[in-house]
Amino acid sequence: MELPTKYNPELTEDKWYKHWMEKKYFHSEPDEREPYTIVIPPPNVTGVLHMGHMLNNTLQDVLIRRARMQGKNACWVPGTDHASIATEAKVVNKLNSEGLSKETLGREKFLEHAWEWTHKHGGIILEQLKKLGASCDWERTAFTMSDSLYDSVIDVFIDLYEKGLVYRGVRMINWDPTAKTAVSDEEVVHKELQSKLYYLNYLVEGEDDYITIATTRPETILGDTAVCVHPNDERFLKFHGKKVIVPLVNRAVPIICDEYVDREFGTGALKITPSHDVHDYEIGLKHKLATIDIFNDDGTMSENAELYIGKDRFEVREEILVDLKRSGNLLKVEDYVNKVGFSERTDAVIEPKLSLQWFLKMSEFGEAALEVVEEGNIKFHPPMFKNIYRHWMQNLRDWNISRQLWWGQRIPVFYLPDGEYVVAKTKEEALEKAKVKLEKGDISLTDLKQDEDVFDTWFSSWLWPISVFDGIRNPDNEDINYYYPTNDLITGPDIIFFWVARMIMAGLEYRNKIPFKNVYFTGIVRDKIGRKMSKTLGNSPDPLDLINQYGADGVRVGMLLTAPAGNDLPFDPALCEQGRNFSNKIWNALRLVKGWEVDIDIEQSESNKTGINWFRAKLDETLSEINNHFEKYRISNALMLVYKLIWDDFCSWYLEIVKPAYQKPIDEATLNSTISFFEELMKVLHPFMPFITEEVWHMLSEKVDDDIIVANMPVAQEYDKVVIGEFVKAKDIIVGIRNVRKDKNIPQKERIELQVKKGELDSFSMFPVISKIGNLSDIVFVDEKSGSSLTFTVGAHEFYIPVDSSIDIEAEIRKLEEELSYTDGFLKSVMKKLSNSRFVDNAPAAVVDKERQKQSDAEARKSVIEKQLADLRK
RNA sequence: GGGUGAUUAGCUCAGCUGGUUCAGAGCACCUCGUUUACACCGAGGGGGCCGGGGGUUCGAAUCCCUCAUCGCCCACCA
Repeated sequence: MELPTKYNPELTEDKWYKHWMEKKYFHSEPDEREPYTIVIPPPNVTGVLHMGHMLNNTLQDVLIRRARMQGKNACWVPGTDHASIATEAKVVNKLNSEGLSKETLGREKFLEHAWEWTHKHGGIILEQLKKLGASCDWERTAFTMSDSLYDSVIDVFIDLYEKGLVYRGVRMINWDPTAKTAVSDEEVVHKELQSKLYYLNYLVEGEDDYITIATTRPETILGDTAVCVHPNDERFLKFHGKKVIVPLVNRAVPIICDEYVDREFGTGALKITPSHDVHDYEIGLKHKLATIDIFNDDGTMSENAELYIGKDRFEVREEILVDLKRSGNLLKVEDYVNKVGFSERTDAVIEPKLSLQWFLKMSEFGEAALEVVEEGNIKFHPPMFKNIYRHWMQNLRDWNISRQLWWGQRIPVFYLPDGEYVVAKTKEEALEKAKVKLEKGDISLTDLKQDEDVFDTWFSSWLWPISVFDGIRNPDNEDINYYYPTNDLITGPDIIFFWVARMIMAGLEYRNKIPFKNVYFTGIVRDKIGRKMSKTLGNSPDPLDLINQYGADGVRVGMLLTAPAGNDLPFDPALCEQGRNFSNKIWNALRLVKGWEVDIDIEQSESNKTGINWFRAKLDETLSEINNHFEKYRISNALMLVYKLIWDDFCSWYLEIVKPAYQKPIDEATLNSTISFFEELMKVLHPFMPFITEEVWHMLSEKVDDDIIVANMPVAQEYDKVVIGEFVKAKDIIVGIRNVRKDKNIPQKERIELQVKKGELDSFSMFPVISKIGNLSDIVFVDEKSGSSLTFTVGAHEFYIPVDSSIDIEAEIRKLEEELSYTDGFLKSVMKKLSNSRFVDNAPAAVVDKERQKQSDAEARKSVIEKQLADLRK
């Protein structure tokens, strides 16, 4: 059978993925084995795969496949998030483009469209994950809006309400005028902006005097209900108790005093707009000021503003400046840098706004959720994220969980005609509760009106590790008892508060157990020049294109190679190229081995035996190092070890040792060992590169249908450390031989003789290997160098290679002199240390001994070189 | 403004409790090579006063202080 010279992923990837699915390798049911569970961070249902997902899911797949091969009952639960605000925005856009609107359609119809959209675009991302090789248990695919998960959210809200942990109230919240909904504090991103500070004159009522205030938002003066100064500010003492006239609207508002005001900033006088500023709101409450909400939900001016009604707030900022200037109230304008909150989802400038919303009391959750992380029951990788987590946990603010949207779990609160409300799972239940509440019970279903709002998306995702196993509604079911707590969570640090922290809270509240044992925070995937990859910048490569180009295995390797936990990953397609090249290297090793003919009559050579002994030890050594890396979640280091084990140790050394001469057969024992090494390597690599390893593993030897590569992961055994040390020396000797060949232009084909000076190497086991790789005609032990030969030294040991051609004595001398001066310098530094009595007295004995050993080695080497030099100079 | 992490080869990073894993890895680069698995390859090779400055120590990339630059998180001085 002739194999192509290049590995072609297209011919294998879909084939094996289909095979895995048919064999149900990824499906898990509870059994007597140890479970190993990961729940996927659910991507937005209508999202498409981006590089961040690639990184994230590759890591999860590596962990889950490794656990599966280690004999654990591995279960990776996939699914999607309904992404309330993001999806609703998309559906609204689509409707608008068709000349429809949310309002005209009404809730029912709108939801039909939303579901239609979800069914049409939903789940694409999960199909894309299959291309990557993700070994999710697809039979368990979950969705936050499925009946079961929807119900779980409702149940949890009702429960929290009954525990007194949720409340409804008017608070200053973050309003997104584009999405026309409240958003939580975490959904606001602050950006630094170059803006202006405007100084405005307010006429003092009944006087010919002004108070000047400074503001960045002149349009909000229409909502001013006071001007505030510091009580001790002498400049304003004369105005205490008086009123000022708000420009343009000519409203008289009081001058109040509060120590909140910073006398140094601006003019020392602060305009107060209680409806549109958090601090102003608090001052307003304290001084019992009126509130005037001057904005509509879409950010245009409301009737309350009196002027510019219906115009957008930013348009009004321009206009009002013109008007203020005309009226003589605009004193001056300064450049000013400040931070402005933007909506994470829509990028609209957030409008602080007083609004009636539902809140979850967070203070009840913080302590326990912090403790499990502080005590290490949940470990963060890298641990630095503990600090960030702690800070947030210690400064918890109540969570605004209601959204003025339709796509999501509708809040199960029913309002009675008198404004009272009941919380109930269904309208029918609500009616019963309402009857009790009203005592007489003179009320019917039609009198009840359900809350129009839905829950924050994160109010459903915080239950994810529980709700995917239906552990909210059926807290004692087999799945949840078996799979929960999950093992590892792989996610980005950007959602540590949104999601990670809240899952921990929900886990403790509803299972009384942590939701996962480890959290691995990935880095953020950036482009080559360090920018975050984003759709708007267009700097994100399409993952599927990359897979087509380099193969899924190649892309996985590319993602993993330079992605230590928590570090940003500057993505460069060259990394995928490296992954693809690695695939090809493996493929060609397969071609080599497949091409060998066996002759059962051949004895196994000494060099083969030695090579096999060495590689067995090297493999076990590496396996134990890989374990070590996995324990510390150093996935990229683990991969690098496998990479080097295969490329360098197996291909460059082992295969070269056992490779038979051209068109010569190989002995049976060596072939068997080689195939079994190769198969073992494929298993070790399988979690990282599932497709090619499966393909190669199957081609290496006859497999019956039930043989699967996932059957077991090689376990590190005790290994022979001596043989590993000897091989290192053998490599040095081979490099010495190669250098001589190169210097003297002796082709690799030409066999040469190696003379070894008698002494410490008399029982060295590696000579057969050296002979094979060095293509030596003979190895002879000699007492002295004789005739025309070149010398090289390894450590303090001399080797001679007889050559026909004349030797460039001068060049040899120069080389030796360089070596001598290096050795000499090294020796001097060691001597210096050893002659320092404070070093000898204070340093541990082992360290001093090591230095003495260095000294004697260097002295031996020095004398060898000196002797060679003397010989040459004769 | 408050925290927090970094700064080691051209790039991305290792370097655990101070002393042979002490200056490393991968990629990139340079030279040579079309040798019968692989040019998506092989064999060699160059390259860093471990951000600057102090200190502790017999000994510092590693501990302490300080400065500089960068990053991240939190915080709405209008």
